[in-house]
Amino acid sequence: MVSERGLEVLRVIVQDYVASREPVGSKSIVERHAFGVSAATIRNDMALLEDEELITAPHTSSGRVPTDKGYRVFVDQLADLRPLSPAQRQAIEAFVGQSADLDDVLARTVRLLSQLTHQVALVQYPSLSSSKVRHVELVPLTSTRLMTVFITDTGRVEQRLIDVSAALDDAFLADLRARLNAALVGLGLSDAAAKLEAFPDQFSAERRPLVAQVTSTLVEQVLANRQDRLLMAGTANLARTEDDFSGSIYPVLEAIEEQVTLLRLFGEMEAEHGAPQGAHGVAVSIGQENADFGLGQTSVLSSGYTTSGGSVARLGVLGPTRMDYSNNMAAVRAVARYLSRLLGTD
Amino acid sequence: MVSERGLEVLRVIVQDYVASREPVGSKSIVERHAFGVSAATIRNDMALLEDEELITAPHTSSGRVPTDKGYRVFVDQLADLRPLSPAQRQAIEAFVGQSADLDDVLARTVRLLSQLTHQVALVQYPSLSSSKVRHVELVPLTSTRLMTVFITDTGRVEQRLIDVSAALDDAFLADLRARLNAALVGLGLSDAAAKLEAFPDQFSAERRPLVAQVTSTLVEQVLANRQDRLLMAGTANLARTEDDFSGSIYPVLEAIEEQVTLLRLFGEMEAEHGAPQGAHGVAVSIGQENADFGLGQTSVLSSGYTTSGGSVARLGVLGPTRMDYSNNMAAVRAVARYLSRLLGTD
DNA sequence: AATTGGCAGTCACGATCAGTGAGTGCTAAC
DNA sequence: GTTAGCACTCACTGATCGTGACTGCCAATT
Repeated sequence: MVSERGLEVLRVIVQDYVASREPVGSKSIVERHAFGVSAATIRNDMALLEDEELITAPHTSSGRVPTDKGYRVFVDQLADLRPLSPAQRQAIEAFVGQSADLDDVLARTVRLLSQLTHQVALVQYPSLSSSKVRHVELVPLTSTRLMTVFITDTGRVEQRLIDVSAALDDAFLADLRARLNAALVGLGLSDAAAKLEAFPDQFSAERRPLVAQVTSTLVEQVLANRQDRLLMAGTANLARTEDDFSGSIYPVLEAIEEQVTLLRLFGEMEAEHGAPQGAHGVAVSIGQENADFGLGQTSVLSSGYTTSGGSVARLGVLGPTRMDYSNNMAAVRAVARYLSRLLGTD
Repeated sequence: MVSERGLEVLRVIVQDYVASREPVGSKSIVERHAFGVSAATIRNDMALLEDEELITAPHTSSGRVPTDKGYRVFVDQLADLRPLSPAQRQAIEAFVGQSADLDDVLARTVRLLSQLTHQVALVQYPSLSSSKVRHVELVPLTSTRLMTVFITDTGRVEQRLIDVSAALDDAFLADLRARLNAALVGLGLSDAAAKLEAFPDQFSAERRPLVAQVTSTLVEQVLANRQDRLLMAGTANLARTEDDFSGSIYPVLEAIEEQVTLLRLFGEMEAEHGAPQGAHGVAVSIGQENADFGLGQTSVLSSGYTTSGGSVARLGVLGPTRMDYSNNMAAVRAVARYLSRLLGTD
């Protein structure tokens, strides 16, 4: 059983190791922290911690380093959410955007988060599900190529290109556009999709294939989920913290370029760690817990944010397990809240 | 003066060095290539090449390595555009997209290029200048927040968020939307911008501030240049080729995350090297030629591509100076041509 | 029972050093 | 212009050896 003081020792080991990047020994602990006991006593506590596999020794005679399990205990029980520094607060405030589109807001958010944490930052696009159809537009690009644009009342805009088999005819297109808008505008998304299924039936057999092509594309757009996109910034920070990765950073860079992987990871974090860390709303996934994703040497912090459309998406940071959890959790939480406010109904 | 054979020696030095990553010596040259002369003769040629600063020796007694100047001569005079391998051709063909929007096409293109070259790939968004207004849409998100959507007949879609001071009124919005479309649809972009300037005058003094807010946003959108965005893929390849960078790859990763920098670099390449390398349409910028951009240890290859809108944008790759120019130039050219065909009027 | 001082033992790390080998530059001969 | 030969340079490797920062354990102390 690890004593009260033992946990305190774990805390300072994590803190010092994160700060110095060097294994921390019993002597340096008593020097730097006022425990009021001798190094030998600390050594006894450390032996306990090692039995519990919360810390480990890189080699027989050297300081100790936290294990993944140790970080986990630190995050769950010991980390105080260090309040952001005034400079950090200011960075968030200064970020207040002029009017700009969603793409810009998210792009700036991801950069902000990366600067606050000095890690790789991730922001998932929100999906707006409870929205209604606002407008449908058909744009002929060439004689056989058509662009469809689909706009919802929550501001989602989807565009698609179609190569049509038959040549396009302007008058017919105008008619089709009018009929589509008449039929769809104001409908909820699932209703709109249902209505589109039967839509081609009202046309002559001759026109029907073309119309069917358009409507099936529109169905895709209606149901399309922008949530499968995410933004990333600060990959350079991985190189900066290169020494924290045993081999090369190549596999890590490779893994994070696979957006699907990260989206799955976000999904799992929502499911698994959503509630436990829910106290402050930041989920943490550490080291080997991410092994399935090729990210066994990294930790990921994430938090949900909401938009006026009522949708929930995630944002977070990714970095070496040896990272400043206190600061980064606070930053992720602050940015998520800020973004919720910015995109929310206020 | 460097002899004919001297240049041939330079060629094999570049080729062997790129392949082996090791300084190449006179002996290994005569072993691997049928020059029909002895190593001593090659050594004489190499001494000449060194006088011309085309190659250099990492240390007194070791093989030679090409200088930036040497790569330049290689690219300008010696590189044959090695035809793509069947597998590479196939990768491009397999890439033929189903109907999908511009974002998807470019995202897939950038990944393709990165896989073909094993380098960082870059694709600049096209700007569509000779297009006409197709449709304007106003979407109220909350009582004081409005989204404007702007669509051209070439398929560009721009969206912006505005916080309006006065509360929004649906009937008025519908009227405003109708009037805007009536006034603008069919106009060229500069004409539309001009017309928007005077547009608020037709409204009552009470309404005018709100309308002015909307029109000024629309003017921005009309003139907005999507060319200031670019996509990137394959940053992991930098880590893979890490040894080719003297220090860390951190400054390189940092530089390429600054999109503005890369866009300026693309701009300069268009201006300076467009014509000279124009023979095959691929501009090459080597090592110290990029020092201004913090990319003194990297080379950048780029080529323009065109869209049906008549606009020209660039795509290319970035990697260590020690890269396979022959293959990469061919890949950049092939992908640029392919993309032009895909987005062009055919 | 918890804490402490002391001491032997471990082991990474850095410095030093000699041997090795790839590769050059030069010169004299062809 | 080309070649063979030879002396010379210099990075790299591996071995050896201190050094120092630790721990682990034990017996003494509170």
